[in-house]
Formats: sequence, C-alpha cells, structure tokens
Amino acid sequence: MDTLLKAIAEPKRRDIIRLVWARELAAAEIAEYFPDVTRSAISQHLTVLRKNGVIHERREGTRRLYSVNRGEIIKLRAFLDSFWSDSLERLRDIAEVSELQKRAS
Amino acid sequence: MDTLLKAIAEPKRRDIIRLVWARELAAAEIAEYFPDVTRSAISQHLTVLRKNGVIHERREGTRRLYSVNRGEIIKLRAFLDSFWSDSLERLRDIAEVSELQKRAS
DNA sequence: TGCTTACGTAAGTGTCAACTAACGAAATAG
DNA sequence: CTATTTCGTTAGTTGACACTTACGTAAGCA
Repeated sequence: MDTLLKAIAEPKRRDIIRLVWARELAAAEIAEYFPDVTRSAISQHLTVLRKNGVIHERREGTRRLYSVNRGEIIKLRAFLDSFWSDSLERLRDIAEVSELQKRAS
Repeated sequence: MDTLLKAIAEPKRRDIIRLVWARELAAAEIAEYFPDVTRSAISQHLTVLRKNGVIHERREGTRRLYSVNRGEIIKLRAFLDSFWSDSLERLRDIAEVSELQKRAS
C-alpha cells in the first residue's frame, strides 16, 4: 500500500493514469504527451505503475497497450476512505497505533 | 498537492496523523509511539506535516501540542475523489492532459 | 543566575527515485 | 536475412528523503 501511494504521489504517473483511464494507449502514444522527458523515463513510470497493479499491459505485435486496472484503484480508494473516516473512531484507542508501529518495525 | 500526497505516502506520518486525529498530543508523547526512531526523526516528520498544513501547532509553555487540521485533510480527500470519479469524463478529451503537461513543464 | 525540560535545527550519511544516454529484444516488412 | 519499428532495460548521475548525532533555543524553576 505504501508503494501504491508513492506511485500516485508522482504527478507524471497520475497524468498517465488519467490518459489510459478511458481507453488503451500504446507506450509511444503516452510518451507523446510528455514532450520534455524521454521515452525511457515514461517507460520506467509505466513499469512502476504495472508492478503496483495500477495499469494492465497487453501486447499487440511490437506495441504494448496500456489500460487502467480499476480494481486496484478501487482498493486504494477504499483504503483512503477508511483512513479518513475511521481514524477518529479507531484511534481513540491508542493501542491500535502501537500495534501498527510494532508491526512496522 | 504533490508534497501533500508525498507526506501521506510515508507510513510513520500516517500514523502520526491518526495519533493526533482525536486529541492534541505533545511532541514527546507522539515520539513515544515510535520506539525505534529518535525524537529528532519524529520532529522532522512533524515539520513536514506542519508545512503541508496537515497538522496545527499550539505552544504551551515549553511544550508544543499538535492536532490534525481537518480542513486540509478534506481538501486532499476532495482532490482524490475528483481524481477517481472525474478521470473518465475529463480525460476523454486528451487536450486537457496536454494542458496539464504544459503547465507542469 | 544557573539548571532542567521540551523541543527544533544543522550537519552528515545511506538509500531510493527520476532522469538521460546508450544498448538490447522482439515483432514486422522488404 | 536485413532493416525498421516499438518498446524495455542497463549504467550512471543528480537530487530528495529518512535517519542519527550533536548542538541550539526558549520556557520554567531552584
């Protein structure tokens, strides 16, 4: 979940998500929307998004078509929703945060 | 907004937010919940959260009491909500993302 | 005035992330 | 088979970030 949040904290990656939200796009088509960085940079962003399950890759000849994996987005949204709305109730009891901390270490 | 998202992508900072969500806590009290890092590390996390408007600092004698600034959390939530839900509609028109990119460069 | 408490801040370190330039791989066209 | 297209990957650089150690500061107390 940490890496997923970090993936979305990067503005170019959010733009990529928006680009492939409604339709499939090939890597080169995506890269065209970012004139001031190289294809390589975009390819690496695509790798990050793919490894976090945010986008799906489909090969067609020499091209690779990307589209959003909405299931993963929904998961992230659910995580954040519970973060906002449950924080008050859950953490009135401090013990739970202690647990989180112990697990993290 | 970028720095705000990065602030939340850090797990210890999310824990801090949860800690001061329901009640004010002094810096030392917050640090107690993180036994495996120094006070200094927590202080720096508090600075990041404060500079992003996520938490509010109130001085009382030598102590500094922190609490969540819910307004900023609500802003972030609204931003993400519109990110999820509007992405399809907004970005069916590719021009808008182009605009985003040009502004970012 | 000193001493202590409760903090932040500065300096330095190791690690990771974003990027460019150069190369490699795989499918297709001729 | 060779050349081209469409991509990913590797190597190397730069900057950001989480962290520790050490020091600075401001309030309260003897």
